[in-house]
Amino acid sequence: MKAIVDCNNFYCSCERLFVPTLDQKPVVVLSNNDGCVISRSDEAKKSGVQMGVPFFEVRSLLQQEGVAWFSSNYELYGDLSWRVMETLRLMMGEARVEVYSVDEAFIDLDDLGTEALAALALSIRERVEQWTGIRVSVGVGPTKTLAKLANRLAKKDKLHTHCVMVLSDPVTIETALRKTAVGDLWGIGRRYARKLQEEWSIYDGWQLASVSETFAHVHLGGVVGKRLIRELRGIPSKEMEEERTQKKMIATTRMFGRKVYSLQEIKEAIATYVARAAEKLRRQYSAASELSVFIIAHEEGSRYGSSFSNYAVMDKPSSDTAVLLHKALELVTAIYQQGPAYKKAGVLLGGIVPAAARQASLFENSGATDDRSPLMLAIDNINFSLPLQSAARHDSILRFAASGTNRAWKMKQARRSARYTTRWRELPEAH
DNA sequence: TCTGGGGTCCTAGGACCC
DNA sequence: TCTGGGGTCCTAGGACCC
Repeated sequence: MKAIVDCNNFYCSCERLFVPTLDQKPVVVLSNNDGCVISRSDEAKKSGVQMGVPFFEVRSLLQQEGVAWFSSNYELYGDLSWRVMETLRLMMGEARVEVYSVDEAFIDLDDLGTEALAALALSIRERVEQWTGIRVSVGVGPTKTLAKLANRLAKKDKLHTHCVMVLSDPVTIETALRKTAVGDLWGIGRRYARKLQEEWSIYDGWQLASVSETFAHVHLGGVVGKRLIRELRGIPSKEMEEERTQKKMIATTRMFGRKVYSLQEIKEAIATYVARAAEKLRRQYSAASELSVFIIAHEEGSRYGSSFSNYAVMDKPSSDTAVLLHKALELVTAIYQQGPAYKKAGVLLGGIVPAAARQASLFENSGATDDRSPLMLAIDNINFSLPLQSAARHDSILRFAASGTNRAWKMKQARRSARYTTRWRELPEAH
């Protein structure tokens, strides 16, 4: 058996933790750039605020319903996430816990017997809430996919389930599958849901569980689809995974806070994103051998706009901000055209290898002393540890000059809460 | 006026190898 | 006349996830 522990309305719960007066009140958290709603408290859901809607469209509704809103504060969420995961690891043992996302973890219960599972799930929920203040839901099932389903049902009917549900016997599983639309299953996205309904009249989980593996292979993405229907039938086909420590791709992309026209400003933004991406790279002790940049121009009537991108392979893998920066600015200069209003830009690092085992370039001078890693380490330490002050507190203290000083293009973040748990200067005060 | 960001896995098809 | 079989690596693109 597997369990999945999932934090309830995670970002909203994090915000509420430090503003207790918002308990039981409607709260939403916005995406970067204060663009759209990405987390809603139960009360906000009841007020009719939809997931993913643009902020400007619901602004008056929020006001009218007295919904509190926050810009996103990823540093805070990241730290609280770590506390939740650490609680699970302490309770269940590190080896059983697979962190799946910022607010979810699978737990391997394979050798625990099935009698006491409900009690265990309940105790997990209680312990996490007691230790971290974050409420979670726990779903248990024979496979990851069925555990996800259990979790979903537990959340839908909190009063009755107390946020815990165990799907273990065939009858309960069938009932659960029958009342779940295909599109609500883990692994069925919008495209497949539509196809299943329109072309084959498959509407619920039980119907989907009855299709042949061949059908799944042909129509639902090959082995991925096959695994999915096996999971629905209770045959574990998505195993527990080792903790992934090394990412295979690292991206930093942002919308601008306003339209941007000049190459100068685009370059500042790209420089800032490169610095951020390189920081992520160094944190996992890696180096990147491929670098791509893109910029997106605003296009009347189109949500997405037209995009321009450029790509380079580095002479040798690097995690040096200066080296990556130089290349990135070259790339973006080559694709920039004067005229359009740009609204978004991004940097992607690929070809990621461990920094220690870097492949030296054929042309590298082996005696060269151009290793700036001590400098990078110093920069990272300063940026991470020093308290930030003044209005510019979202920024790093040490930056490369290429990232600019005015930075009018920066994303909007009108109401970001304090980083209560990770910055001394921003500790909550008790009066 | 204003619509996020960061990932993963899989497949098909071409180039190339012995 | 007869023209194999089994691989690997790479890339682009599609689908999904939170």
